Amino acid sequence: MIERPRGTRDLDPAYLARHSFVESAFRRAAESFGYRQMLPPTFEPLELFHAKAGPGIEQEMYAFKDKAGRDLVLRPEFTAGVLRYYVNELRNAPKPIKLYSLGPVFRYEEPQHGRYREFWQFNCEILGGTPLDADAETTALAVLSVRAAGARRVETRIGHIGMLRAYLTVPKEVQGRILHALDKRDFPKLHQELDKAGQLDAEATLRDVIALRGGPEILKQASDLLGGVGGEAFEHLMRLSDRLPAYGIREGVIFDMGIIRGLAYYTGMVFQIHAPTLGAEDQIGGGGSYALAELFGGEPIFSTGFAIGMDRVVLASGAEGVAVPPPKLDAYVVPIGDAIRGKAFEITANLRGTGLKVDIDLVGRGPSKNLDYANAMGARWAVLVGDKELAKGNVALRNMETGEQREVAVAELASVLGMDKPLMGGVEFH
RNA sequence: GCCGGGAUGGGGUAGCCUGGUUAUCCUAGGGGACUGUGGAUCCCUUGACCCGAGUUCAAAUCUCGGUCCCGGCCCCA
Repeated sequence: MIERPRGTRDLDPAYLARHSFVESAFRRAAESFGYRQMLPPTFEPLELFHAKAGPGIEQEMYAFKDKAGRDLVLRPEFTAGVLRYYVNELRNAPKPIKLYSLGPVFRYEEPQHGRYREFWQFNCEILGGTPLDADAETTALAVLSVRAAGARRVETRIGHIGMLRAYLTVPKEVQGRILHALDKRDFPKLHQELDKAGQLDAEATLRDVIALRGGPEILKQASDLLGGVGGEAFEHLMRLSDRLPAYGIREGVIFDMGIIRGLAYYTGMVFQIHAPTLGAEDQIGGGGSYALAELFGGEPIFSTGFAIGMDRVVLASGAEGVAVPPPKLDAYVVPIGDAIRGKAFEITANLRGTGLKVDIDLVGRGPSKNLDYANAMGARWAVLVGDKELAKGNVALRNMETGEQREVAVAELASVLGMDKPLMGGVEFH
């Protein structure tokens, strides 16, 4: 027996029912915001992620050489590929450019709850907007997307990395190490780095600032702590806070000055979305504004984006009991007797043509075993086709839930079956 | 990379501590009685000790290594 590679899954019909629901919710959300779909290749030059990734991150990629000796990597995320595409192909496109991507990405990490080596991401980027409008649009879309997918009990934590960058007037590399230590709450390391940079007097302030978490009032507190440095950042978040209700977002958002996402290319607003129902691995997505285009040889352009882990959203939406349309048959056709099999297939074809999900006996079983099979497949109706009824232009229609059976004219079959088709499960958008 | 708990037919399980008949039970799959109403019933049948070493007269059971799964740590673009 051949086993699956570690960290991979076989996505079964039951899982995919929910996964597809989440996927279409994401697509609808992004497209309702005017985003267009873009899909970079599944593998890219290693160099692309080398340019972007921080230290240690390379260890967690699926890197390999192809037959010509090129260094390649299975995409660990979408943003780099999308930005490469922008720099190569889209520099002269009308701004802003709004792109979304959805598909599997790959990371060589230890699997645990809700985390796999192949997993699905939903990714959105706005390139070339004005900061407030683009940041608000991005944040709003992220929140509305996960809500639409059925994860409604989520918390969005918004921070701003620009204020700390402004406060730490040290070389970029040193700054990066300090921010990383802050992000990890690694205070011994923080002390050490500040000491080396001759900035020890900032230590208490930094620790106090990143502990701030709450409503818009903490923005003022943070600003005071930093002695007015980074005032634009707080002003920005304040206006963002005022803007979100216009999108229908009035709760589940807090400000958290400890959200740092210690990666070198984040420049401004940053946020994370958490689902408390998920346990230890509760982050379902995050994003922020960043400067990447110049790393790939383009002009600087204001960029904001986010990525959401679809598998976590699938879990969260399941944990909240959101109903999804079950992958069930509308009808199963049971031919009774060889003579009418052709007619039964014809009836099946007509029903399929109306958009119903219809299957028919393919092994020549008797009525009893066929009803058994229809039951196992979760068919809502059994259509029993026999010559006795056919002589009158009818078939026997059996409700598989109640067991009631009656005769229906072949000509009316499609409309009768279509009538009680259950509504698509789902959640309203706001 | 690290720590803990696991792995028995397709699914769910008993047996393991205390080694010893043909590995338990439920469910599922295939065939038949049986081509007109039986979502049955009855009969037949398929099908498992994760892999590899070791201990032993004898290993599902004990020991070691590996693989994979489930949690957690590190990490999480």
